[in-house]
Amino acid sequence: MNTINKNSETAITLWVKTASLTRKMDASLASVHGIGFLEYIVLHRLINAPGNAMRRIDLANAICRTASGVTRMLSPMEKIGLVEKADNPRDARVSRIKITKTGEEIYHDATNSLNEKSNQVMTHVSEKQIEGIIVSLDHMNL
Amino acid sequence: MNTINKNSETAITLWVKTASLTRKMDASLASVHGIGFLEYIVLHRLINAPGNAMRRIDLANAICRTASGVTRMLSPMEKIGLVEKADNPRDARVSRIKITKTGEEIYHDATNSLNEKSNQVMTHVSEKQIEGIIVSLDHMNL
DNA sequence: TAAATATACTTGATTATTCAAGTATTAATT
DNA sequence: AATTAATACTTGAATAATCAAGTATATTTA
Repeated sequence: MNTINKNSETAITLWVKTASLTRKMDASLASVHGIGFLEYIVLHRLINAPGNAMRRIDLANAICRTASGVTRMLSPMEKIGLVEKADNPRDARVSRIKITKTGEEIYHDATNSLNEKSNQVMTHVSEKQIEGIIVSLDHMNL
Repeated sequence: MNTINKNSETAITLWVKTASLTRKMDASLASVHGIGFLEYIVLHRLINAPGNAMRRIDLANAICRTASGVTRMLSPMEKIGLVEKADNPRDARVSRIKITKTGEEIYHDATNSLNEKSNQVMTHVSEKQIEGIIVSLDHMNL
């Protein structure tokens, strides 16, 4: 009769806590800025990318979604003017996506809310512990 | 111009890494045992609950899903015989759910796969680090 | 004790995401 | 150069999850 080990229990804890964290962030961002946490992450990646633009496939990998998922989630974001198509890819298969001026504004406003919320969530977590989480996650084979 | 802080960056890292972890676990469990990571977590909660049964609402809270979400995810699990209705709740609003004998078998087999996979993922993470993750997550206001 | 409020759950409609298949293009192989 | 294989992306069909509304029951309040 196999019993669950410490690493598996850790995986479960990570899953549940992150789900809870995501809900908090979603609520915090959606009410005021009209975007979810994942959409925020997309804007964050774009704004930190060279030329504020990325290939859709690279974005997909960065946010752990499929190419299809990216196509589908970007379409409404494009419609409300947060992102737009970027041009001149040498490779005609590629269509790059770019954050717009509006997207940047929303991003900066949302950053404020997110910072507040994450400070609130992590009030009782020390800087050393935060550093520890980052390092440990980085050591995982993911 | 607001810039993202360390805690928000940590939240993003947690989100992305956990998404990646979940994909690995899903793949590992689905191919062999026909269940996803979340379904495994449900079985895990049930098997560790008194009488191997829980109220649906408590299950919802435990896995960070809505009551509706639990109804919907339990229905196919019931159909394939992993869980079943438990009876005698004093409160007629409540319908408790219980893991079946079949569910227990699948759970124990799946535990084996999960343990292997999580060991593989966390080979380069020390016990101290694992402990650190658990403690830090526990200190968060979630 | 009657009425108002809260809780547990389900369901219809909607949104999000995936997979499999298809298109277009590029790169590798022969 | 022609064929084969690989890559980037989109789309139809299916699955998962949410929200809002509804039902039934229990609890609180007046």
